[in-house]
Amino acid sequence: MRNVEVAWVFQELADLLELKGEEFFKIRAYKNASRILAGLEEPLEDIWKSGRLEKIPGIGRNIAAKVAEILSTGRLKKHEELLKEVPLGLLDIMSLPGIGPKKAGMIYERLGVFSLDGLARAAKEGRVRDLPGMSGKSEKEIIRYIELKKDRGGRVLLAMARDLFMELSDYIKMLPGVVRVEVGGSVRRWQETVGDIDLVAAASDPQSVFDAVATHPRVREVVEKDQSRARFQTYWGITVDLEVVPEEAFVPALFFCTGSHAHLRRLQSFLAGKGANLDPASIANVCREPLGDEREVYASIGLPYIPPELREDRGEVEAASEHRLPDLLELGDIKGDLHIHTSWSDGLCTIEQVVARARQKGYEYIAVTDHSQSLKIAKGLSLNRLKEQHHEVMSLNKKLDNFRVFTGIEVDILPKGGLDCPDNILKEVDLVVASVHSAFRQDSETMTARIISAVENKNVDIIGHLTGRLITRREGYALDLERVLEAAASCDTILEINSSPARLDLNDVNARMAKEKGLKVAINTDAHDLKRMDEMVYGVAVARRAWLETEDVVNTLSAGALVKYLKDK
DNA sequence: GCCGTTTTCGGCCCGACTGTTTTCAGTCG
Repeated sequence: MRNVEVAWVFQELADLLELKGEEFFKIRAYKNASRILAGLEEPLEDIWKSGRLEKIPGIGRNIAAKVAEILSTGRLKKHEELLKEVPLGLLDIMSLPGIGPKKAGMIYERLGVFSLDGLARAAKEGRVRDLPGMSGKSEKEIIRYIELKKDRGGRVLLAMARDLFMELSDYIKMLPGVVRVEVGGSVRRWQETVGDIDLVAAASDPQSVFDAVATHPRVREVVEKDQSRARFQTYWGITVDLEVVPEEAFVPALFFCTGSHAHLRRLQSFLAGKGANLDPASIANVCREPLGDEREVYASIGLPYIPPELREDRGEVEAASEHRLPDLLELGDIKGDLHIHTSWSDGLCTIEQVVARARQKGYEYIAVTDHSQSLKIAKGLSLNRLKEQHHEVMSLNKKLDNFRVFTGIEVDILPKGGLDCPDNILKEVDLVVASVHSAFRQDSETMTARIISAVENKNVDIIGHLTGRLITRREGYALDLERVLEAAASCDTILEINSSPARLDLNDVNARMAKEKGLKVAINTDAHDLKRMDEMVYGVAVARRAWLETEDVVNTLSAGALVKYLKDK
């Protein structure tokens, strides 16, 4: 069992207990454990077998025993008992904005409703408004959010899909007769959410590959299967489509499978203009070399290679034909991470641990940006603690060769527009990230003015996760993005591409708009543990999808150049 | 639930906002 799967059990356990009205601290302990387990890099199986579970901070005797139970039996008795008591659908209801455990419980008790469909029906029939604390307005909101959720229809975060695809493709690569495996579709194009995973493999005997995949521990069942394709349902709720082709057909298959449909249509009409066709047979003809790559496909169309991230029909075909495709940023261009949390606030690791990991990654610098004083729940730093932390950073810097830790802060942009830290202190901080963490439901005018006031503050270097969205969970706040971008452009304020897979904020479209307005971005992880420092790759993918080049991204600068840039801007 | 001891139980948890009320419970980060 994977660590993350064990973590899911504890998250669900916590949610179920919340519905039951269990004690706050117990629930928090389970939620904490879930987060800690998901962030562990060493397989839990190894930790368990060597008797070190209880040595993990936050994992005590009880939770360690439960982890052991899950690892040895594949299930947890307490979890299964709760599932018999509390309908699982109530967790979906609880995931709607404005509905927590109390309201979900009341909906179940008073209306007998325990699914989103049932709740939507009840809301439409006007049966929700009579409940305490509810009104016609709440009914409308409920209906709206449920429809929104339906539109998203089972899509999952890219990071989860990538995790699964990598495990499966590593497995398939090892199978006898398999020459090559790649992922196509939206995963290869690094779209922020994924409907299903499309894999292409080159092998001589498709059926034996399908049979082997069917026995993989993540695979629940074979949904359908023919000569060269099979569809699998996984325990993670993601469907996997696997196409197995002969070696010589691999590259064309990957090309068509990668899409997008819109990109392929655009290529088709480009070719039609030249009296040619984009059909698989003619593409196959140009790819005789079995281990060739897609460059040959594009060359045969008369175009330079177009990276998968650009294949969205956003002008890439025209740009390619005019030889003005961007020289896309790459992960290796990133020289540091400018938004990281440590155990000083709500992160899990010390500054030293973060620095060690950053150095392993080949970074030249990081900024330690813990939360500011108002964000109590995240242990936001009082002004004194902030000062203490900055002393620690400065003395650490004296010991470090060829690496720089910037003092920093992620300062809250307060509801009325001020910052949660006095200017005279911000002025002394190397790097200031300003972000919104409260009062999300302000109207667009208020929120826009609020953020612009931070943009205009001379001490603010970067605006963190500008729109505040949480993919598949929460829409961004009401905001006049155009105005914010213009204000940022005139103040030289940097905008963040937050790499956290649930944020990706700015997104590709907004980041491209920022570039067009002459803005610089910083690609940061906002990591709260070492593992999440690896998420930089997702931010870089957003930047690539936004056509960004190294010069657009400030954390591609060397430490010295970055300091100069921040000073001069 | 975990933690840290003063080793056997008390502390951990916070404030703003929202919507529906009219004084506050529930939600959220």
